[in-house]
Amino acid sequence: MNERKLKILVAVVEEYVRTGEPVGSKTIASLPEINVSAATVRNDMAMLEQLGLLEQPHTSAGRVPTISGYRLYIEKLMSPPSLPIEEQQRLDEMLSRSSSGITEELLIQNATTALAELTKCAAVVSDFSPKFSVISKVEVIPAGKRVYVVLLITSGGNIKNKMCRLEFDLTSEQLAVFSDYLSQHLEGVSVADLSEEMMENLTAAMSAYMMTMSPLIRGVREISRDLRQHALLLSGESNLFSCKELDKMEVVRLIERKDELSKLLDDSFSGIKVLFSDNNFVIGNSSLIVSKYHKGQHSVGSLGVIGPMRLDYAKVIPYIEYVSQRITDLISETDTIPESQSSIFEKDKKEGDSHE
Amino acid sequence: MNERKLKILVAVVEEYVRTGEPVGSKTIASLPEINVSAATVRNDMAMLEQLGLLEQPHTSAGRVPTISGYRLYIEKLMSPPSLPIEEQQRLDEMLSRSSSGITEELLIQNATTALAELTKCAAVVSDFSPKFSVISKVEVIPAGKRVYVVLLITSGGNIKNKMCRLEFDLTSEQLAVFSDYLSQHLEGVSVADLSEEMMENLTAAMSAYMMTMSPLIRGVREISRDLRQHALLLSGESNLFSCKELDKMEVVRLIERKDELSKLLDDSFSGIKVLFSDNNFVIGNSSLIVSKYHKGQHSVGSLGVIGPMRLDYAKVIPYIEYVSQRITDLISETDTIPESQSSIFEKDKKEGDSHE
DNA sequence: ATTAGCACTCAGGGATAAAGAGTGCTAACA
DNA sequence: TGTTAGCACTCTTTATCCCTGAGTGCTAAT
Repeated sequence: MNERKLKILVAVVEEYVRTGEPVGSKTIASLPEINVSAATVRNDMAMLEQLGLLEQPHTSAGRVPTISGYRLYIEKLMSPPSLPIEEQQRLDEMLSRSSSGITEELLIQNATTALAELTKCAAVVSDFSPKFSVISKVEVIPAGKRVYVVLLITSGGNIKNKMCRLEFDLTSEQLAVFSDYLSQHLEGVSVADLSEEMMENLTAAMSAYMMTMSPLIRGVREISRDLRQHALLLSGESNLFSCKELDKMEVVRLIERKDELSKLLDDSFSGIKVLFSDNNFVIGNSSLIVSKYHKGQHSVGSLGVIGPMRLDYAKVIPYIEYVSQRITDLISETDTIPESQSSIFEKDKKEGDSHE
Repeated sequence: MNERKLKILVAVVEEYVRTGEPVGSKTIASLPEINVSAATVRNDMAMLEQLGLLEQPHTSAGRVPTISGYRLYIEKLMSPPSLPIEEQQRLDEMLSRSSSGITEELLIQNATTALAELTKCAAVVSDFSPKFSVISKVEVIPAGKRVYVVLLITSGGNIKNKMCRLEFDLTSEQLAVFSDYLSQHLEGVSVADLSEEMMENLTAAMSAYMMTMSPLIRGVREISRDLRQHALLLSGESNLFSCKELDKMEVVRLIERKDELSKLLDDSFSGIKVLFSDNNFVIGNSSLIVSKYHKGQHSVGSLGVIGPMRLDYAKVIPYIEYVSQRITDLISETDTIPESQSSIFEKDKKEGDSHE
């Protein structure tokens, strides 16, 4: 496997990514970095085809990279990914964009839209960071006759609420008992540790007031379920429709069944992972590039991009790397202890200032 | 304009809706309700074409209804819409479906998904009912060091919250003052009456603590803005992709810019309104059918369906009429005074039981 | 007023042919 | 031995032609 052949592979990949047309020997030979004739290129390409790195859509067409071709290119050949500082700043600004203070939730959301916009692909984020945060506050608030709101706040800045309608009004004593129980038993507990068992205990503890309270308990149970299941955000889906190599129907299917993505995103892995449509992925001719982000030691989510297989990886991968790194930085400063949680905001403010 | 011609127009519309193919004179003549020969039908169809009610995609094809053709059919000719009781019950059940108690918000949401599912179109609801409800509760909840949550609950069951990060912690006195002020000045106020002026007053009243409190005040201001702007729900978008007569790109554009729908939906009108792509609407070959729903005297939202122009109006319109009527009934029972707000729930429960 | 008959029009679907792009192979060359 | 020029060959793409069938409009007869 010689030097020149690899150079030709790189040229084919990049040319194909650029034009979308199968690329022929003549085109390659005319590139400045290739100093041999078309015939030689042809010989080498035939070789690369035998190795399964290139293929021809039909006999008399140029070559197109195969999945293995892309893999080799991405892993070994392409110029090492890096993101120019201006782009970094632009991204920073997009990430921290928000009307009021930034929360983790908002951060994640900004990340999806930013990735989608910059890469012109669909961006996806699977966030299970709430699982790793701690319940910092539980409140039960009367909100009208026989109406109560259960409110639960986590250290990560998630706020969940549920309105519950009761058959009878609670006495202030009942309210206090319930409220206290929740505070004592839930506050400080990690969301990951919320268990059905705790809910059973709650039910048992309140058994005396069961008649009146069951909607409230159901509310708490639902909220805790909501918290434990991770959010899956998808954005920029429409970019996929402008992609002629992707099947529209398959794209629709993907959008309808986002949840199928979860499996792929939640796999444990490290660094950047690139999936192709070969065995794993839903849409033909597409690729999924994901990276985990972390909070302290834990990997708490993955984020990435779905696009056509014919994608400018050298450009897209740095974006993903940078965003995942940046999110890791930002949310890791927030300890899981609520006390220090304003640090995201402060960090963010400082950085924001320095950019202007 | 004779009787028979209208009958032929009806037949063309219904046949075209059924098959999607331009319909010819022979097909029409063979229908049991038409007792004349194909030649006669041809003459009549030529007439109808001159009147602008039918048109031919090309010279040697059958006829297709024009927009005016559809209009006439819908307004004057089609069999008067009505919904069989089983369907009514099915809809009732879909509307009241919820894990815990039903709120107006949930009701609206159920309405969109139900309409989308039953009509196999995209369903859209523009809800500005929050504007017509009353703020029933405002709370400021400490949620960690220098972190507070502003919580606002309306009589309609909307709950909004915002997390605010402060530069300093509030003293319990400051918290009490702020909290009391909000309760006294906002609770009982109709959302429609929330004004920038009130926010200015709030700012003025808190001027002593401005340094610390400004994020909180900003939070309140944002929440009140959120409440006043209506929600636009879209559901079943994917149904539009399966529609071969609609352009996928246009559908994508619609989904990306939902807000453009607002203008169309928020126009004041009464009864059922059917818009076609002629002058008003975004997508080619599509139609938008909407109806207002009310809360007491006020019209508080519109709901409807977006589908291909080739749509079984006689089937879809009754769904929309029924849903808008039903929603009107359900939310009108809820007075704008929080005291009586559980009535939706009770009504709902009763009805739910009687169906089973 | 209705109908049967007929000539006419036009989209859709092969079939065929020419054009163009790219290959593989062979033979010549450094 | 690696590289190159030349050439025949393959195969897609595009255009063209032709045929078929569906449906029409018109005319003349009922």
